Amino acid sequence: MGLIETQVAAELAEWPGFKSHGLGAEKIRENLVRPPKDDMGDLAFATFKAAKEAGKSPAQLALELVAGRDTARISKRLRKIEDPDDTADEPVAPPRSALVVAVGTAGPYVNIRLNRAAAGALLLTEIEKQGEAYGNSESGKGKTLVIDLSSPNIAKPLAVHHLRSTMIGYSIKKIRESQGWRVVGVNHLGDWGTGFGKLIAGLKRIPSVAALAAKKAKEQLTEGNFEVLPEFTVKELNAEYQKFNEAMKSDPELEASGKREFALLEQAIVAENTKPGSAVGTPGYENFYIYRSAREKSLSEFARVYKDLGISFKPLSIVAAQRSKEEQQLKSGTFPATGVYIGESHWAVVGARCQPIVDTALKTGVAEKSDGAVVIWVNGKKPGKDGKPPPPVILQKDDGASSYHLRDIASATYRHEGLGGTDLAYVVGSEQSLHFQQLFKALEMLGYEWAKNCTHVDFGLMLFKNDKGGWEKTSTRRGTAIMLEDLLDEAIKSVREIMAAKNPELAGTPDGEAVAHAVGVGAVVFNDLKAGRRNNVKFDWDAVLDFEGESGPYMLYQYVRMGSVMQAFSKRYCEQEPGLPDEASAKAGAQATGIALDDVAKAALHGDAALLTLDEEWRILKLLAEFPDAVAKASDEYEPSVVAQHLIKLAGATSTWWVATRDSRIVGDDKALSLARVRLVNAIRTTLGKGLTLLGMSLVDRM
RNA sequence: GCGCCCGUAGCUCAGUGGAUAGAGCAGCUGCCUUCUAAGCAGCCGGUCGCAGGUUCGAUUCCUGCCGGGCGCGCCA
Repeated sequence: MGLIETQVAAELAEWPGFKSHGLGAEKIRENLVRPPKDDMGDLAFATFKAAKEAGKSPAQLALELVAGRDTARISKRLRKIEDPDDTADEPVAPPRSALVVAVGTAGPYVNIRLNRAAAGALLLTEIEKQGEAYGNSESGKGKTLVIDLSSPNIAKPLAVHHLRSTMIGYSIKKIRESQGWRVVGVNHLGDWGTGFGKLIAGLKRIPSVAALAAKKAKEQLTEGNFEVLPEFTVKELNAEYQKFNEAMKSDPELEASGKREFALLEQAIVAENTKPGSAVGTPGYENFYIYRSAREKSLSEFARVYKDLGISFKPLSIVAAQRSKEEQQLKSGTFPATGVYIGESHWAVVGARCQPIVDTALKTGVAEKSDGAVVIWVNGKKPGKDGKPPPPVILQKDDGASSYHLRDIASATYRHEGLGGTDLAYVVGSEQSLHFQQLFKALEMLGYEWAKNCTHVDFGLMLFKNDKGGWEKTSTRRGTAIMLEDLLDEAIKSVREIMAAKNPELAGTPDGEAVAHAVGVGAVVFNDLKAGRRNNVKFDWDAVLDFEGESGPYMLYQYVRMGSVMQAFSKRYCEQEPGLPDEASAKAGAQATGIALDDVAKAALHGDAALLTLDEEWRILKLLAEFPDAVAKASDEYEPSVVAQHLIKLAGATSTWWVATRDSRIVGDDKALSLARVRLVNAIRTTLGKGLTLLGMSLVDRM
């Protein structure tokens, strides 16, 4: 309630009681709390701290603050303190003021009741002025957050657990942007490592693939001709990889072949990068073809799922000139996608950043050789009780290859220097917390002062019910992993079925399909974001597909209801009343899906907030007022669930109000009252819509 | 063994250094001639893991224990 609290504090500071105790507006604001029950008051001043400074009992101070000039009443009340049974505090008449209308004490609290009409008008005007910008702030102005999100591995399908990093990251991006931050999304694709050597070795065991790759490798790779794996889906690529791993167990030679194939791949890429065409015809170039094909295949499958979620990524070019153009787009916010793919391979291949980091670290003594590898002892070398020192960060393996730590360091310096990140965030599962703790420590030891602005935005695991009824991690091998795409499809299908029963006119139409998509995806997304990110997610089909209660569809349902009310208002009043825009009625016909709502919103500006006298309406107004605080908190804590939880309260209060007005209707016979209520409806719709958008959900006008 | 995260209603989760700890789901009872019942109201349900400490006040902060999860040098 930022807006209102500030004014209340200013008003209270003028009260004789507060003045004589030297309590200024700022101090008052700091100690304003929200009473646990609505009937206790709207706000309360907690006297504990002030009482300590004044050397008085909190309850006594509370009475003195409230007393005004009525000393006789004070002494009467002080006597009541002596007799705890007598708790009947009567309100004391306050000085006249705009917002504060009634004050009473309850022990150490000065409970404040607000002038609902004045507070309501103040707030509604603010929301109307801000519109979709309601909840925004400028607190991040001039700062840039580079956020690592989604980051799947190529040649593996997107499974449900990828939803977490993707949507938590996307929502944080939107929330931070609303607070004035410039945010660059980076999809740190897992597209490098010996695992891909194994994949290549495995695929080469298939004669047709080997033959096609050999043939292709004789010509220069161009955009159109890299396809050597046309018949493979990503799922099948992954199956080949699994098969190879299985075979490796009984044949150590296979493991060595994987390493060899990876080394060949690396050579070819580096050669190609140095001098295009120089690797053509080499065995490594065959690997490059296979690798490239698998990568493209993966990206196109990812794009399909990302599109369902309403997001997109584009790769960062490996061509320097093109790349710097893209970097400018990223910096200015004109990059034509949610984020940029900068895979790990980028740092192994393009990154001239890696080797200098190692060299400098060795020269300055930050790093040293250990067992042939270059390491940084980020947590010291002293052995613990187990006789082993805490694990160091490995920059370079004993065979000279870069480690993922080194590539992350290179990538981090790029995010700071190349992308202008003042702050870096990594939306990655909590199982990697040691890695990030080490990474940040290493950055600090390497002398990057911005290391303190790096945050691991960790989140809990996705767990699945096993045969014994317990919860365990997903396993692709055991087939317990659920494909993200399947989950979304299943949710959309369920929505379709429900819609056929509840809204048969809409179901099956093209509009209905779009709605089913938005509601189904929204259900999955909201389900993922509503709880604190650190909780493990116990994946349960029944819970995900339950569209009642605290669910995405419920949120959208309340949003849709608000639109329906505005439509109803348009039909009933706009077309008859000369004072209201009558073109609204024409647009608000049966087809309308929000087009006319802007006009209704304009009409609603004339509503009189003083007519919103119901407790249900007041509760909604207070929740609307608190919305910006929730967004700010969510931003500070990298915690979208703070927004989601607030929306749950707002949607619930809205639904309660809807039913409470069942008899008179929100749009009823009383035109002035209807108009006032539609004004509130419009504010709810604005706020709810804004919040859901911040969570990365799409809005619908019917469902 | 060490490190990080977690422990709140039968289940899934909110919550806060302060007033009588809240939702949803599940179970039971009611409520649709009306702007969508994907809804609303009510009942039932709690030793806030345990024990100390700090504080005027602790579910919240600190310490120790118990229970669960994850991780712990050349995979990423």
